Amino acid sequence: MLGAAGSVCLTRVVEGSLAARSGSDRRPTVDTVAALAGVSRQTVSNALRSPSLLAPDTLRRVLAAVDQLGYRPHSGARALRRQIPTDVVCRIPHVEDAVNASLYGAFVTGLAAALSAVGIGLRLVDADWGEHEVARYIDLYRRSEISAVVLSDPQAHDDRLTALRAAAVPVVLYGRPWAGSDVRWVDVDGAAGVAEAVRWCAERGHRRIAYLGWHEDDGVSRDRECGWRSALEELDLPWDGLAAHGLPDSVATGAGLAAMMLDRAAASTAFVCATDVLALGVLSVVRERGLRPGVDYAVIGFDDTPTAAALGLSSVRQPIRRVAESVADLVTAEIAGDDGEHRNRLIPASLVRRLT
Amino acid sequence: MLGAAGSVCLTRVVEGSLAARSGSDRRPTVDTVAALAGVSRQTVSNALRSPSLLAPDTLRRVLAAVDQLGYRPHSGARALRRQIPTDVVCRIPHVEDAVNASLYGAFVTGLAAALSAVGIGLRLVDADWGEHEVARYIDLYRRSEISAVVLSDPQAHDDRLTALRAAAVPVVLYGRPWAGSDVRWVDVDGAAGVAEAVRWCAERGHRRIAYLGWHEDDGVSRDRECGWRSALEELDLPWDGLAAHGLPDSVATGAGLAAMMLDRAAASTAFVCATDVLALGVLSVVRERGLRPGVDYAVIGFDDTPTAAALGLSSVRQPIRRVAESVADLVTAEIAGDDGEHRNRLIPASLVRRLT
DNA sequence: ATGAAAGCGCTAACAC
DNA sequence: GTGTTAGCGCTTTCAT
Repeated sequence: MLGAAGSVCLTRVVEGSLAARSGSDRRPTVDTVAALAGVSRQTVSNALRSPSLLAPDTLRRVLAAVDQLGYRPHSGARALRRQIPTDVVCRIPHVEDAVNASLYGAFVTGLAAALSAVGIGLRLVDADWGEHEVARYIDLYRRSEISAVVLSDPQAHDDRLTALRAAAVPVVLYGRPWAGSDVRWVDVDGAAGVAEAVRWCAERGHRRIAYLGWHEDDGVSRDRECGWRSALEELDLPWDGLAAHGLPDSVATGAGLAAMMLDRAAASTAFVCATDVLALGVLSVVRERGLRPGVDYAVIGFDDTPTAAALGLSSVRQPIRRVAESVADLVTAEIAGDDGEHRNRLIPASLVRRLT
Repeated sequence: MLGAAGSVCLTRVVEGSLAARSGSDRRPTVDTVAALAGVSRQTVSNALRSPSLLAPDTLRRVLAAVDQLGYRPHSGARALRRQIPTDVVCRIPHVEDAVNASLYGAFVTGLAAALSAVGIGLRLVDADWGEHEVARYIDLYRRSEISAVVLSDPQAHDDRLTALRAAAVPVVLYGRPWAGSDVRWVDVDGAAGVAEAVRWCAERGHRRIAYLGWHEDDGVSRDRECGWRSALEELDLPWDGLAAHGLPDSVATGAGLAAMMLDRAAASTAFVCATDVLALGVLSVVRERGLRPGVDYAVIGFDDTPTAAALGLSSVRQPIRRVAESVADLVTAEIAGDDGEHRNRLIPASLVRRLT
């Protein structure tokens, strides 16, 4: 453990008041390394950037010096010279109901991992949705701090997207641009996941399989509903009148919708939901009525949140890690300007079968 | 919506092959602005950094030019010249059981907000715990990309901390350094929150109030247990034999511990738990036995996760936003080298009273 | 295969 | 209050 002296030293480094310190523990530069290795500055630069240019012996000597000094190229200087920022920015959307919050945490972490593999850093901002958010991105772009923006959860007519493109800021979306656009995007194929859920319900003998989603003209919910309906059509099962919608995305909404469906003459025995939260509501109603979820009733959520895992709720999982990797790929392409190919990806979601 | 031409243009900017473009839409520099405003470069710099130095009229003219060109200082160049990186790094810990994942999401978002208010950027990394993580931080520090590290969830004898201090990297902790050290840290006063929970149970008539935590020598759990015990002593209620511990932090563990406590001769009627997950386990056992949580039995969780909110579970809440702000304050102090004062903060946790 | 020179865009220090 | 000079640490270009 360092005492007061160590603490002072550490402070100095940060302040940059290096003049006050003995020459030897200044931050090493290319020249420091060059001097130690007995070569010129470019040779050091080359040793790190394109080692193949050096004679094996020189290379060894230079790398030893680098190692000994703990030298690392100054990223600001490098960015200045190379004229290309090496970062990308995103934010964690503020999810009020927050059951999904963990999803975004996993997404950004995965994104950071995938990007760092190709030498791109991830900068995080907090910005309210809308104008402020975009202004912040454009600002970062103008300052050459970032070379692209990863935008989450795009809406049907997303002003953010329009504004960013107007400012010529490269963008990659996590989520589909529901109104057509030629941005690069990655999204989860919710429809396929929901269809799988429906088929599983059918396998277990359910004939009246309901869909519970949120507002009808939300792209995400509609996509999932499509999966439900097409699966039912394929299985030759009824779907008319079996879809219900409610907002907000809450346990109460789920409970309300489920109660409504159960009170009908031809009650459904399976509920495929657009979110885990809605499914929780269904679960509570089913239990209240003395019915056994997983036996008499099937309940399937969406997102495979920790809550679902904790309660044994079956749920459709977004393969978030793969989404993050794909976003990283597209970011790389966007930055490099690889036109054409691979402008977007739809990652299949899969059903996690649990008790319900 | 931009067509192919727009896309090409956009690509060019990123690639930095600016030579190919007409002079007018090159990235504006200080000189561009200076020329337009009819002043020297330094005056432009001053206009943005310390406006008070300029004559009101000049200032107006310069700012107008800045605005017109959309000029922003190049952050790399600025960092290079000023010798101080303006970023800080942290990571979102990978929480396997993940009920707490949303907590960290909120924390980093809050941190990004608080830091950006003082002009510090937040960089996110993905790094496994331990050596790799530290190596990454040191690397970033050496590259002058960051000026400090925010370390989450420090353990009793945390090698990471030792290594970072050895490399003279400024650190601020979210969580207490359970083995003494002079690092700056911010933590939540879990003991106080738990004590409040205990008192609430007592108010509702419970006399045998149990504590369920994880491994006995974990600092966090022990802290919370202290709060429980001291509250009971204050209230003159029994505590001997009423604490139980289990790992991992899971619903099953909570259920197991609760079952054990309930099967005793003198069963407890209230359970104050170290996490929401444990509390969920308790809840399930209590329900299974036909007992009514919130009426016959009190169950209190910790962290106020969305799950708790969804299920009506009372829980002790970490005021995560305030924690983030405090961390930002200490980071600022650490970077500035303000010695002494305010080296750490304990933020009170508060009980969210719900059904249970 | 290695070295020398130039300059990226900015701001600290100093002159006027 | 404003302009001039110098140089942060790096990489690109050209010369050797």
